[in-house]
Amino acid sequence: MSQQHSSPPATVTVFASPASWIESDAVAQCHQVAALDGMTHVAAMPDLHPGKGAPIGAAMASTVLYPFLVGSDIGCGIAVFPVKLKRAVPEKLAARFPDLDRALDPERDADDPAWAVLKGDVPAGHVEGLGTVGRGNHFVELARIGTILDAGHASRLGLDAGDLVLVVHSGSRGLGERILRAHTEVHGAGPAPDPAAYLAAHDDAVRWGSLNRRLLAARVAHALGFEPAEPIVDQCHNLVELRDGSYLHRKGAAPGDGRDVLIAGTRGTPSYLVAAHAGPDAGHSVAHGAGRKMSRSDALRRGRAKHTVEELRRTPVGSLVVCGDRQLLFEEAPTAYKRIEQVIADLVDHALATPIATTIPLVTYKTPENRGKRGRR
DNA sequence: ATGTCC
Repeated sequence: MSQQHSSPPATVTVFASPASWIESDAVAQCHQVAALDGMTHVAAMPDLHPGKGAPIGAAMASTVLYPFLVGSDIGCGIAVFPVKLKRAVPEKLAARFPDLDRALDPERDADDPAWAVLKGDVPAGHVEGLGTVGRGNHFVELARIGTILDAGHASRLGLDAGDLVLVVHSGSRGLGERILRAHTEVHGAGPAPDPAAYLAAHDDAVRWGSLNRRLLAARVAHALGFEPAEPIVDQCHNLVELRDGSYLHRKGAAPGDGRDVLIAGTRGTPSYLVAAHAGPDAGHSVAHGAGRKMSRSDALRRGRAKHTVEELRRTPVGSLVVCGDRQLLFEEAPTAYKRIEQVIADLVDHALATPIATTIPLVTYKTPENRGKRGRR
């Protein structure tokens, strides 16, 4: 690929210890991005892994806006909601999760109580797929607060050890995909010629993603019998923001400037709620999760030899995984991801974040049971 | 990641 450079290559900083496994392909992708016209800095998080064209787990600053650096799931993020339930028996609750592959239809489902979280209009008027979780690494998880690591901060968030929370990881479904495709069809991996126009569509997708997480939480709340509530945290890890006169693209990197972030572990290990305090070298960002250690195809191949479906559905922490798609179950096996403890340790060592508490999965919902990967409806 | 390529 030939490229005219009007600026020197950007700096690349990887925020990971030598003990952390970072795929060389992913670092190479960071340097490819750094060589793009206008790039000023690339900050790679400890959960860095190769993506399609651009690395996942990075904050990338540039004088020009590159839509492909955000990717198709614009607005994807993780929200945490408080849950008040008297008893939480995983087997019973797993059976009560609603079908989150089935979209909420404004007309057919007009009287669904989940709509109460909708204030105003649906962003971009995009009602397709509303209230659905999606696939890949997305999930809705009922979890218990495990270890409190910062008592003062946890208390300010209203959290005690043993409390229940709902963790929702989902994005903008077809809307973000449509926005990137509209750009790519004309400009490929080139910059947005009209950044304001892209940003207007992008901002709709970010709002849509956040609304979707609230709708998902409300659907689950009504099905499981607890009161829907405002999220304790809700951070989007695929977005671009105008900051200090340049475009800060985040792809699998959460805003880390004075905000609380849930950094997802895996479907079978704890996650970490952290107070993020990342500076400009880190692209004002922190990691968004454990990060893949294996490609999906490797995870499927190696997982089939290593795991039974039963041990992936009942995890080492005693949680249940609701996932009628066996292939997805293997692709998302905890062993396909890096150790979340190492990711968190790297953030702490680089003074990017301070852990507040862990969340321990009870029930992780991926996709309905008793349905093939090509489920109908 | 995705109403994606059957």
